[in-house]
Amino acid sequence: MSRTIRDGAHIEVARSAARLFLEKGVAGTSGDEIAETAGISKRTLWRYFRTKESCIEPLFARMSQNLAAKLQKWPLDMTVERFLEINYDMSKIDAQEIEDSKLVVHLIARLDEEPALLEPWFMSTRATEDLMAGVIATRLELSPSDFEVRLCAATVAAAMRVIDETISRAAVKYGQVPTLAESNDRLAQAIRRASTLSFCDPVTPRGR
Amino acid sequence: MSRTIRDGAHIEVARSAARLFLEKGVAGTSGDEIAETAGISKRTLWRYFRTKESCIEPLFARMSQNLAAKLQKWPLDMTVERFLEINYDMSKIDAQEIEDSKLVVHLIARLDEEPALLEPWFMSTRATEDLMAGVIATRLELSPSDFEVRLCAATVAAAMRVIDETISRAAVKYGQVPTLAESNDRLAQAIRRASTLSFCDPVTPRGR
DNA sequence: CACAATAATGACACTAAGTGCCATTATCCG
DNA sequence: CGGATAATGGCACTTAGTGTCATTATTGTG
Repeated sequence: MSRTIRDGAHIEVARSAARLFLEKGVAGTSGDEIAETAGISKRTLWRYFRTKESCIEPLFARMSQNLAAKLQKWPLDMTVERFLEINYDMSKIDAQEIEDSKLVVHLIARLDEEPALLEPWFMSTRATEDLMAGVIATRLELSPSDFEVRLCAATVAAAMRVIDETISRAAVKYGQVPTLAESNDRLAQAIRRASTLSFCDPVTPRGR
Repeated sequence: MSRTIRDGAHIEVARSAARLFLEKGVAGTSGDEIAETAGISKRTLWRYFRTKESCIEPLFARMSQNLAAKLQKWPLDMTVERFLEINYDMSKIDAQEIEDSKLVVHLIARLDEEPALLEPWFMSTRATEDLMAGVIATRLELSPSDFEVRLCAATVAAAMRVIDETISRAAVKYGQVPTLAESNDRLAQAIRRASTLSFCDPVTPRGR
């Protein structure tokens, strides 16, 4: 593993860190421990990550990237509701991904008791915001740095965050695991209501 | 200064920290330096704040608190636009507060080059979110922990954050300082468009 | 005013997070 | 194979942050 194949190594470490954080708390987990559990040296750990907390970021990032991969295929002539419906059904095939999702859900559910997890979570929301800016810009033929686009991306990302937090907490703390259809509904509805620009409905390329 | 009068001490330290961060960068500023500049011992500094970065939080908190103080006086039968209009005009009298605002604006404008400032800034947004949840809950006679209220608070807080970032950056980096009326307009408009519940218009107490 | 109770601070030693530096090892490409 | 380069590990070192205890300031009460 070297040259450029380091990408896989990072998320491995993130899984170790997440399990340790969930089991013993962030404060109760040392950097040395994370390194040891992940099978790398201390020095390499600190080359991979700037802080102990940021070790779990690749897990959040993976969720963002999954979302991004899907959203890039969102046809211009389709509503959010329909898009989420047909997309979330078929895609979850990878066992590893399910395992990662579980870790993420548990991490999010602990945000209250573990304020140290807030920073990586907010960083992830920020990434989602950038991502949504790209999607919105594409659909409406605007620039991703346009003020209106940024505003809309921020409100939508915030709504998605609240949905994630609500569902994760309900699942972990009260055992209320929603069906895929229910989650999709909630997410789509929240996104639609949160948007300050109408990118959720079919858009017609204005050019040519 | 003791017993419970510590509140003033914290923001004094925050001002010192902010100036140092702006002058030499976060990485270039040590905890010892902050303590020395603020005239307190290292040990007391770490009792006041958990991390170096969080030293500036009281400055952000002060802005939130100002806003809170105003919003609590928002009459039920008034629109946001009108409320912001009559409120932001008269209130800015304190010289210290103006000085603090300047520091905050400069800090926000540096978010791109100083990612270490993101955490306290996000924490502040989180505080604003809680604050708005309270305001919205009051106006609509709902619980601040109600899902719909949380969602709306999150989108509104996100919009306010984008406005703050946009205005601060424009002011510091491009010298575009808007008038109070312009800022108010932008803020009110963003809040209104971001809200998923209609708390911006006059609400009628439903009881009795 | 004096005195007890308690909160705030400082001094100092200590743990752990994170970096700099250099030697070693793995990988890629010709 | 062999040289260039990227990744890693080991170790010393800096600095962020904590635990402990003695000292000082503050408040309330008789």
